Amino acid sequence: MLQLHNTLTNSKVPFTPIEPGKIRLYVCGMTVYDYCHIGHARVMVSFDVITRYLRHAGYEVEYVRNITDVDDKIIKRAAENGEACDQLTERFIAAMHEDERALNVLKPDQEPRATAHMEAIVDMVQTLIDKGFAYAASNGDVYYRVDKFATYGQLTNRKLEGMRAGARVDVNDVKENPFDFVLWKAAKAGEVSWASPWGDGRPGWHIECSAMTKCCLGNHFDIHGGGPDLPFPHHENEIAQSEAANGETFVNYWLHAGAVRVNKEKMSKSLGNFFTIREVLAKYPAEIVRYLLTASHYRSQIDYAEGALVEAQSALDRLYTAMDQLTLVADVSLAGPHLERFNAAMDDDFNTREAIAVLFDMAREVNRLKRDADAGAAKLASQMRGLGNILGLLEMDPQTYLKGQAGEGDLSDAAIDALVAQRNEAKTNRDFALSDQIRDQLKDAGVVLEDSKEGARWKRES
RNA sequence: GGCCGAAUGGCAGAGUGGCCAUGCACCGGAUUGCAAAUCCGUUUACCGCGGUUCGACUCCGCGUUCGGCCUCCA
Repeated sequence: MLQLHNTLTNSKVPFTPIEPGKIRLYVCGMTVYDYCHIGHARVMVSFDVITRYLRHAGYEVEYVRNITDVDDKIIKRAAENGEACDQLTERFIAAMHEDERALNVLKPDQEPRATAHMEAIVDMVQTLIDKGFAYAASNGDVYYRVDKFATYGQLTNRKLEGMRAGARVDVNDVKENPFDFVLWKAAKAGEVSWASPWGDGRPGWHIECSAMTKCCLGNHFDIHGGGPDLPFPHHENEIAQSEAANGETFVNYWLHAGAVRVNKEKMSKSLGNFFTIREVLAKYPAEIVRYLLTASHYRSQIDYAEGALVEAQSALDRLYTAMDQLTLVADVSLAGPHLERFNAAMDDDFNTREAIAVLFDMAREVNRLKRDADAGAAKLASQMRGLGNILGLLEMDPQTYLKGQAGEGDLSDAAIDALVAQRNEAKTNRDFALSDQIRDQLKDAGVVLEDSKEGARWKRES
């Protein structure tokens, strides 16, 4: 029985799909004006794991993640660069796709772009005006009338009266209520714009998602996800827009990922502790980053620090070492007590940490079987890999993983093999002084040796 | 100020009303020419104060501390 934490009720609840066996899932994607950072990576990986697991559990999942490709920041950045908006966004969309592939994040089934849904957006704004939930202001903007939507604040348990006191919103005299938010922004001279009944302009951020969810998934769908900073106001506003315009329940379950901090501080550009995915991937193999993000529960806050990556690497090394030197079979049945534990963990609001603990228990068992030269080792290791694959992990060949990539200035595989051969000869001659000298030399070069009956193996340590 | 979440062993991080989390690190043993890897074993814990209970880290209340959101933000 799948249970998940619903932000709407702020509790863990049993999951029931609208249509048996099918799940329609929408996740708020990126605004593409810069490279994705480690916080984006968390959302990508979290919902990738969730989607993979739901499919493993037998659901047919329609996964939609949008791209916001028109927005103030994009316009500003493009102007600074002296390039066209679409040129800028194409560049960063391509970069985002590269980052995703590196992190082994599967492509969403649909990746709608705001600029490709202008008609739907304008239609929805018009509907909201027609129904009295929106109004065109004197400056050409169109605003949502929050006072008209009785349950505004339901997702984050806020009341408009309570918020007025410490409001940090712009005082803007064209709005009826300071919390009214913009649906359509009148264009300033020279900005990209689209024609509308209220004049040339562009959509507000919130309406894009309401329009795209409607296009891709319909008025009412199962799960809506996003990052930790989206419940208010973004998702609150989506609910207000979609339910007012469509006249029916918008979403059954709201899932939100936890925040990523950096060295115990909030990640922000002003603190200069902002890490892009590509910066991290330049220093660490992508699977280690994915492991780090998967080894914590998706809702928990995590701290990104160098030490955490080093530890993630040690942990992942252990799993790959267990699989090493075995002939793994691809089509092994996963059925058994480990799968049951794994599924039970994942059914409990996607408890990946507990699921990974199952993998480590399997690794210990595999190592025992290997020690006893038991033929069951390969089968169990294959099952372990199969479970890891459900999380998008353990997809590499163990030797390829352990040997790693030669970085700049590192010894090549061939050079290492030559030294290892030289050492083997020294060992055979019981020339341990030379043998140890070569081993030390390799260690200094970041290569660790492991002797075994079958000969010496090596791996790179970053 | 409002809403929400968290406080677990050296670190990271799950979980449960009474019994092993798991990983990293540490210590002892096995194995090894010595290592590495691996196995076996030991040690270290549940923020404070009340309450419920035969029994609470686990439930309830209060307090303290920390964090997220309340403005664009994953």
